[in-house]
This record gives sequence, structure tokens and C-alpha cells, in this order.
Amino acid sequence: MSTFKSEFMRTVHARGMVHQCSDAERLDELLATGPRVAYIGFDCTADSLHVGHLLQIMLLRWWQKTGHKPIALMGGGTTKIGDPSGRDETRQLLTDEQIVANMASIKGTFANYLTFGDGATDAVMANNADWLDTLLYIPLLRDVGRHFSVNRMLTMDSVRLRLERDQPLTFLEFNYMILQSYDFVELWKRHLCMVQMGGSDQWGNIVMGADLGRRMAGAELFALTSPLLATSSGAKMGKTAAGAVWLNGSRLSTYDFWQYWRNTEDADVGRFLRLFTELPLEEVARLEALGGAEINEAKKILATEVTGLCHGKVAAAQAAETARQTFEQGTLAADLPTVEIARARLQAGVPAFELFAEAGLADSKGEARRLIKGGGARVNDAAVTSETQPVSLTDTGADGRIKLSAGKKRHALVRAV
RNA sequence: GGAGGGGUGGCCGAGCGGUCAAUGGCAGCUGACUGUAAAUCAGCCGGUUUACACCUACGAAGGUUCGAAUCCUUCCCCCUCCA
Repeated sequence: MSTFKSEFMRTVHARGMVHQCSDAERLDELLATGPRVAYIGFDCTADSLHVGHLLQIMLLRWWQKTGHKPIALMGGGTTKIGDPSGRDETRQLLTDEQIVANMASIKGTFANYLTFGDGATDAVMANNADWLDTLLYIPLLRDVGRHFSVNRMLTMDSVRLRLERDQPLTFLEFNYMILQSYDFVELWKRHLCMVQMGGSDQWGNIVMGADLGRRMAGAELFALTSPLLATSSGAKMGKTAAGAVWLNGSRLSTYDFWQYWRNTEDADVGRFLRLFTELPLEEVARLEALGGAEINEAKKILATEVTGLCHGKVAAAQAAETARQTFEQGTLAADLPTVEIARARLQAGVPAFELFAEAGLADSKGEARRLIKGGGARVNDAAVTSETQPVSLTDTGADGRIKLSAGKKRHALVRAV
């Protein structure tokens, strides 16, 4: 492990970020002798990346931090095909407009993790639509297709698993790995990019790209994948009540993002600190060793560190402070999610179930009613006993706000306007 | 192209003329216990509604019937075998 010569390989291995790597020794040598180029592709299937992508982003960040040049490849072209890896069903086809809009929305995330520019180790953003959109079918078949063995393609997990489970696989999707392979070669030609990284489900696609590069351009290309992430209790990472844990602040507030990490299971704290923060490993070891309730301190550090990288240190500190006031002091924090309700309505009194639904603490009025019936709703920390119990201006605190709580962790403020 | 099987709520998966907003499992929410953890136990888990009730939903559209997720027709999609 620690016998690696290059800082990158030492770091990512020590932090448990590597699942598989092709010819690690040779790659290590190359990395030790000068700046190299690596890329990771991100498909534009949603308008935000989520925590499932975070490990990949951290790989690019370490890549740059240890003296190399990262490329964030936006899958403007491949998203039109849909990666069949790891799924039993064909992805819903997105329109070109959706893809373009998603890409624009995703791009901002990288600015927080990577330094872009024209320097030797500055990050570059590319879009594979730039070369995939204009490909011609016959030349593609002759130049690229002849290097692919269908026999081999059928053994790839993404294909084999579909076939074994009698799930459909369209010819469209069957082509995905060819285009991803082509990307690798194209980036080699354009930027001398010699490494493709990705999640472990991408191993097959990446290795095919490396092979293609060798055949088409005589290039020596490498594959490096990160482990598949699950929480210790086995759940897929990144799911909450509200859905995925998004990286864009417009999809998930900084406070909620911070809370997600704060609520990490005990058993995951050390692992997550290594994977998603840049704290020195000795510090991680110390935090991880904390027992019992003390580990909560480690969770706060984890939350603030991860949030700091994603949303900035100021926003992270603010989220931490909001949480501290809310949970440790039981006071009202200023930047809890806030809804504004017309003064006149509050004057008259708003039924509690309506207010909870409007504040976003319940998805529907029915759910708000159930929440109240189940005893999980509180106004200013006093349990709501009746669904229709009116909440009015008289509930307003000194600072002009009413605090609503759904369960112990979800809070919102109501302000009369 | 021929023959057969199938498309059910976020997912898996029962149901096969009424008692079906649809068994069960997973996921999720709330409560208890705790440390804003896990595990465990309990309740909830389409929408509007105090409620009665109504609306939406079992691939799509029609039809039969007092009544259809369940039967018929057409269409779309998937799987298997044959060509």
C-alpha cells in the first residue's frame, strides 16, 4: 500500500478510495514523474449531481491536489444514449433541451472542487457531445467498430446481467460502451489523457476504452475505479425522505445537506471522513476512535468539512451554527427553512395541518394530518394535539416567528408578512 | 411473421367479476428507547375531506356488466420458443 511512489496513489489508496486499478505499478511510476491527465465522465440525467457522485469528484480533486490535471467530462452526447450499467430498465430518453439545461446546472458544482484554467494542472471541462454528435455511422463502424468483439461485449456486466435476468437491452444502449470507449481515445488525442476513473460499475466500460486506445492509437491507458458505497446498515447511500442528497443548493439546502452528514451512522464515520474530507489520516483515526456519544463530535466535523467543500466554508459554518442552536440550545436559528404567511391569515388562525403542509414539513394535507395524529408535530416545541388546532399571531415569538417541528429533526419557521 | 407468457402503488410482488385504494416484503415517515447513531418494538404510509363521501390509480383506448385490476376487442411495450 504505502510502497507507492506517487503521492496520488499513496493518498487515494490510504483513504480507501480505490476499488480496482489496471497496472497500478506502472501508473504509479508515470504519476511520480510528472503531471498527468485523468478524466471522469458525468452524465447529465438530472439538473444536479448527488452524493453518489461525490467520491468521483473527490478523486478528481485529489488528482489535481497531488499535481496532475483533471478533466471533468460532461456527457452531453452519451446522455442521449443512456448507460445501461447497473440497471434493469432502459433509461427514459431525455430531450436535447433537457440535457443542455441539466449540464448547465451541473457545471457549477465542479467550480467548488476544482481549479479551472489553462495551466499545466488546471482542470478542464469537456463535453463529449462536441465529438459524438458529429460522428458518421459508416466511418465509426469501420474505424471503431472493428475493434470491438461482440463476444466480449456480451460478457460485460452491464450487458450480461440484463440478458441473464431476461431484461430488455436495446441496441441503442448496447452502443453506450462503444461511445464511452471512444471518449477515452478522443481525450487521449486532445489532452493526452491517460487515466479514466469512475465508480466500480464503470470498470468494464473503462477497460474497453483503454483497450480501444491501445488498438487505435497505441496509447497506454489506465483504469481506476472507486468502491461502491453503501451505509453500514446496507442502505444505498444518498437517499433521504426527500429523495436523493443533491449537491446543488437549489435542490437541497445547505442546512439539510449538513444534516445528512451529521446523521451518519456511527460505523461509517471514519470511512466517510477518509472518503469525503481532506482531514489528515491521523486526525481521522483520532475522531474515529471516539466512543459512545463522543462520536457526535466527529459527525459534526464530518458534516462541516463535507459541506464546506461542497457549499463553501461560510455556508457550512452557518449550517453548523443553525444546527447547534436548534438542537443543542433549543433556540430558534435564523436560517431554518422559512415560509411566509399573510398576516391576515395568521390573525384569523390557520389550521395546524394546513400550516405544516405549507411549510413543507408534509407533502400533503393528509400527510400533515397523519403527522399530527401520530403525535409528531409541534408548534413552538409544544405538541399539536388536534389537526385543526389554529396557529395564530399569538403564537409568534419575540422575534416575530413561529417554530414548527415535524419529528425531532425537521424544523421550519413561519413568519407573518 | 407464427405460437405461448407478461405489463399492478417509490421498488419487489400477490390478486384474476363485487367485501380492492388493492395481501405481503423493502424503502420512507412518526412514536418509544437513545447520543440529531444503529438495532429493536409500535403506529402510519394515493389525493381532497371533521366525517359520510368523492376524485385519481392496476400499460393505452374502447366495450360487456347493476358492478372490472380482474371478462371481451383493438393498440403499444417486454419475455420465451419457432421461422
